[in-house]
Amino acid sequence: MNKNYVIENVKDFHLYDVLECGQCFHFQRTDTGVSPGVFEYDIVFRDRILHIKEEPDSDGVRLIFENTEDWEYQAIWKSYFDLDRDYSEIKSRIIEADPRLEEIIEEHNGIRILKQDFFETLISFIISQNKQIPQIKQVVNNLSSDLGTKFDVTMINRLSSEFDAFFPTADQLYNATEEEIRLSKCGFRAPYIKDAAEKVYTGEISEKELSRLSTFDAKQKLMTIYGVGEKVANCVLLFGLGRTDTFPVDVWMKRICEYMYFDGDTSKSEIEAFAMDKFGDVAGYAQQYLFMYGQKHKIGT
DNA sequence: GACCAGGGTAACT
DNA sequence: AGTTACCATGGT
Repeated sequence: MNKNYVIENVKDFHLYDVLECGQCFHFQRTDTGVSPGVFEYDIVFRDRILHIKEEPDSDGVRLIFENTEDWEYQAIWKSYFDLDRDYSEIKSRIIEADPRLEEIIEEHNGIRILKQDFFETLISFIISQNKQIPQIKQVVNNLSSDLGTKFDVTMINRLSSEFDAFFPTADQLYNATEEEIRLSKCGFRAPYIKDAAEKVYTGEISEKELSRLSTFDAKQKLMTIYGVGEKVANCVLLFGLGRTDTFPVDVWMKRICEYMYFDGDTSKSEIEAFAMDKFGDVAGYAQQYLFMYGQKHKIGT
């Protein structure tokens, strides 16, 4: 018990960048912020809660996976945090495509594209439409607390009363009424959530089948869900299925790409096609560095 | 109150 | 094929 799994001198990794860049929503920061370079988070993934701590190290950061056995890190968290991938190579390829990205990457050089749970990613990004990140987190928490399986709250640092449950399974969401779903304050997205839960519950949409399809075909399949369009499908492909040859274009990406690459108003589809051609299979990574940069500096607002 | 938010749909040209 | 009103909800 209380065995920690520790990795020293991790490069190209910063918990703040990884978690606060708008790719995932079911976590809470628990450190006080008073110790320089120290960050702590509780993260909920499938049926597990991870307490993770980051400290400065001599060359990179030290990651402490609290109460985690070796097998659990190897089987679960290594792929979740994309820790097997060489991000220095990814960064080089992005900078090769556009040297101006070097400074942008440097501002949030600890970003990792997480490999999240497929169903949670699908529902979370359906919720994300026309909402700000703090509100998305709120609705995800509400949905979990109302309809998901509760976890033992003595296991966590209880900062928020809503942070007390795993994300609902497709089964749990399918068996909920629209009124129960609306309690989460998801608003007009409730029928979208119902349709997504039904299609996953019945197997009409399955992670296994999507994994076999090309990125283009998988996107078309995802868009058969009521309430899933280009942007949400791209986010599910990128953050839930590991397809890095995608370039989700939201209002922020539209603004920053118009600022960097176009003269005036440009459609999202044109921006997406341009970026796919420019960045290829590292487009998803490039998108995330650009997104965080655009938000931080409020480009185009 | 008007306007906007990690958009999508339906109903228009 | 390309626009536009509307969709709940919360924040500025």
